[in-house]
Amino acid sequence: MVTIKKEEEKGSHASERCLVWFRKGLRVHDNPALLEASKSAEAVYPVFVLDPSIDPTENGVRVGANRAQFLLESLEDLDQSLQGLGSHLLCLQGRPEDVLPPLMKELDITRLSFEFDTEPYWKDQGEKVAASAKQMGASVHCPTSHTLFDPEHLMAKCMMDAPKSYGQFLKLVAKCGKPPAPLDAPSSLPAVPEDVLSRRYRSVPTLEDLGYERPEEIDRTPFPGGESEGLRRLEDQFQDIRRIAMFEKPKTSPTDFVVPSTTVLSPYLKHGCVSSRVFYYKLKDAYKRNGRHADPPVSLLGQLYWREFFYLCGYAFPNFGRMEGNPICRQIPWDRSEEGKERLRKWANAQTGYPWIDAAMTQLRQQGWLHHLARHAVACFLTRGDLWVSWEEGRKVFDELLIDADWSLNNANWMWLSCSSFFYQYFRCYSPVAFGRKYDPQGKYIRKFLPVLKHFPKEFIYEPWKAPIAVQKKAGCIVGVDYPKPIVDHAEAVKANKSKMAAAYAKYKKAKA
DNA sequence: TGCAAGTTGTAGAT
DNA sequence: ATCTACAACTTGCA
Repeated sequence: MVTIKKEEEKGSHASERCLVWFRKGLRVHDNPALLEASKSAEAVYPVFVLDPSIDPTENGVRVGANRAQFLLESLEDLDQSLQGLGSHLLCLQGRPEDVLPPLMKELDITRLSFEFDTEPYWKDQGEKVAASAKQMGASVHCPTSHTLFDPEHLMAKCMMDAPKSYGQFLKLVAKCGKPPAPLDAPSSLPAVPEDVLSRRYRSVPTLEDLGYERPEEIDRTPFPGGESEGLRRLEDQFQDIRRIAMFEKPKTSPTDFVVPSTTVLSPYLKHGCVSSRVFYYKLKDAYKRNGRHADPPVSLLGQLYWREFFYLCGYAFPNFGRMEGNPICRQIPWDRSEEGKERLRKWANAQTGYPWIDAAMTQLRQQGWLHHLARHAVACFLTRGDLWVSWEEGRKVFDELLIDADWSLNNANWMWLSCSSFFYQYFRCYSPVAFGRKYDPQGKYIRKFLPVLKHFPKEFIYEPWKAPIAVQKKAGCIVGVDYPKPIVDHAEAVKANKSKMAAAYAKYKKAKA
């Protein structure tokens, strides 16, 4: 009987029954997968599949509560927007490759529409789901809309290997013209039929539903997820056209925490709450209106191109998420011993005894966000600078905690900071004392994130172990009791690690000669 | 083959 | 604030 009904429908309607599968791209604006469905289909089913581990990308870490919360808020907002257009978000739980094929059968889907993803895990997953759709006779539409350009288009313009430096990448981009113009949101969507809605609609789960404890106020990110919030933030940032146009990344400060000195659009770009193409065209417009503007690599457009560059690298180079088998990553004998693991644990838990490092790691855990230069400082410290722990381990911790954790960018930046790829001046090390002090001589940032140290005078706040015992007593914090002693002697560690880097690099020189 | 440049170092001198 | 030494990497281009 069901079969007969299907035949009747197929006979009477030429149009499609389309499942729009959301992964990143959690927005209704500039969403080609959604827009196309809205134009051609008699039925549109917007679906998100919440994997139990939220981000099961290769390292299998369960993501932190802030990151999970950001995703759930984005889904909530997406559901609201879809309802505003007359539809609903069907939020399922499980693995997409398990959950979607039966759903597509149940809904008699003729077309599957989803955003293309460049990252290996999601690319494979997309291919699996697309294959099952095709097997049941449905067509598949898989547009690129997360990055400015289609990575295949970029590769075709390369004429050889993918670029390994930013300069080369800029040359490549110069050959590509402008990215596709952003699309409007659909004006309306067909309603999800009542029977499907009653069978399949659940409101987006809460953190507690997923087995998380809701973080205390202090551990909750101040950046809420969602397209509405992302677009609001974008508009807000563009109020000051001059600042946007003249933005130079190295001139921003890692210790500004009341109002961050950068835009904090990264979590919204990562989840696709804000389209990178919308950002691109707004930047171009701001540059035009202001007359003068900064340029890549330091400008805001330059930041967007860094993202694009690293996404292309993650797409083009195999095993981009690890050291072994990664053709652009130097093989460095990091300390993988139990002692190294203990140092990693102390780093991740803000127990290194270097206040600037521990304050940054605390901000990361509490807010799920860090200024780029603070990321540099802690990454250099963990790897080639002080602790000699593999960048892969640091990457995992960032993956767990950052609300903007972005596979391609995260791997690329960790390789950069550990001098494993892209950047090779290993003798330039960030000081865990001097670098923070340069931006914040009073130590306000440390006082904010490490309140145990807040009564230390500014002379000692970056190096509390140097304070005379009387000063420690007066500050109410004894180093070694209330706050750890330094995990390593920075001067010694840096010296030893630089020669280890020299030795690791020497092998490449020999290989080349 | 040689030289300049590379998104964002530090410490110390001027 | 701007300079230089530090000890010296790689990539890209002439």
